[in-house]
Amino acid sequence: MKIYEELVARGLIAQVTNEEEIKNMINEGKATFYIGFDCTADSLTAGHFMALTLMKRLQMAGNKPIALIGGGTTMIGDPTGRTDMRKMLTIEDINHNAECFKRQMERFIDFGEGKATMINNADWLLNLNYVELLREVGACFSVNRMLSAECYKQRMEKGLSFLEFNYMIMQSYDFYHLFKTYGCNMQFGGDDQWSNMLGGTELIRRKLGQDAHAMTITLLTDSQGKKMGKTAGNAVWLDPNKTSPFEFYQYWRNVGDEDVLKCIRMLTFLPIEQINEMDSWEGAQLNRAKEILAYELTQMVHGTEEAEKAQTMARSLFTGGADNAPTVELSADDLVDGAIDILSVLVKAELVPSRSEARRAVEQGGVVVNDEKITNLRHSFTSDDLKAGILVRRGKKNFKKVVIK
RNA sequence: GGGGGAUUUCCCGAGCGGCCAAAGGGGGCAGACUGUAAAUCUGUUGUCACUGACUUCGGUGGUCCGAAUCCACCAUCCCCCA
Repeated sequence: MKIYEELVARGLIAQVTNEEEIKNMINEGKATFYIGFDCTADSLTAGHFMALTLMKRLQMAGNKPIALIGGGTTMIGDPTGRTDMRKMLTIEDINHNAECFKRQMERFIDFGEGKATMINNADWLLNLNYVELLREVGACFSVNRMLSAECYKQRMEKGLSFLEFNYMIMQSYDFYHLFKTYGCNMQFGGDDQWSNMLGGTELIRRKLGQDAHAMTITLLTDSQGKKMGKTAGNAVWLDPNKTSPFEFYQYWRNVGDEDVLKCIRMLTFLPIEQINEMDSWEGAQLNRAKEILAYELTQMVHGTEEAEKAQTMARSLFTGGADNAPTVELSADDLVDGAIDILSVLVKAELVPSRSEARRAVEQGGVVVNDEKITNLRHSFTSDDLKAGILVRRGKKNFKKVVIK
């Protein structure tokens, strides 16, 4: 199976400008393509991860990827899919974020000579001259056309600043620039980027009279149509300091039944045939599929060792003892008269953010210590209890081992 | 430049000068049921020394015994006209 057919089989392709040409180009490893990443935070997210896997798949098929860090475009802020304006980031923040992105990508994509390039659009966007740019590319865009683009439509009601309105032009200019200087003939991106990407192909056609291509990746959404890779509004980060490998593992371990296979197909590198076999799995058997998904992804992002650790920890926790629980050390100062009450323990172990929540958790029967439910708010532990170490759980999925130094 | 409207707790959104820590919904958390899923049901959702106290309703001052609610100024956003 060739790469294009594989991408189709995995359900990764959403829209393409010219299927035949793109198919031939990437199947023969002739594409030089780019994917842009705006650095709005100091870590990549699970959302970016899919773009990275795509980059890797195409690279393995002999195509040449360009990872474009959006140091320049981030100064503008993409209004796509947003109902309000983004917070403006300072140039220092952007540079810092760009550095973080770079480090994370290098772990994943081979940037060895001739294999892939990483560049930052700040290099050319920040020095553009306003009037020159207007004359050079501004003349090629029709405001009427732009306004009818899906990505702006949503904003027409709430308001759209001129700054953000220009985002499409900046992204189009990127493609134009990369086409000219790096021979980049294709752009990939999330499906929500479609109009921005078409802006680029059109600019290239108008300015240079040549064809460039664009292809979008299906957005990873769950069965309810919500974007995946978020928990309670927070992103699932690739940075282990922001989302621990265990949390990362748990996120995928807990995806809904309907979404497991889709995730495995789109995100992992398991052979298609193997995935197709799992298609017939149902009911509790899907739990096994979730474990595979979680393990595979954790391994790719955090390495085999961390993946093993996360898996062992998860298994032991949910099937009884939990020797691998994260440990919290208390010092003698934390004790009052040689003892410490349950509420303090919960707070100290960071299982809850405040004593009020600790109280609630206990009152609602959500706190278990060493397999024993704690119902007394004043329950306390002596230093002898703590010397042996106690396993404290809040709810089903949060647990810490607490010991005293 | 002129006129009008808005700003409430994580989000949306109600809020009569005292009965407002503030309706309702969403989300979150906990419990039941399960398969570490979904759906459903129940409870909960500012903080603390928790049957009480303290701090919140864009910001700063003011009126009043008492203000999220009234007044003044400031900030930000939206709409209409030019």
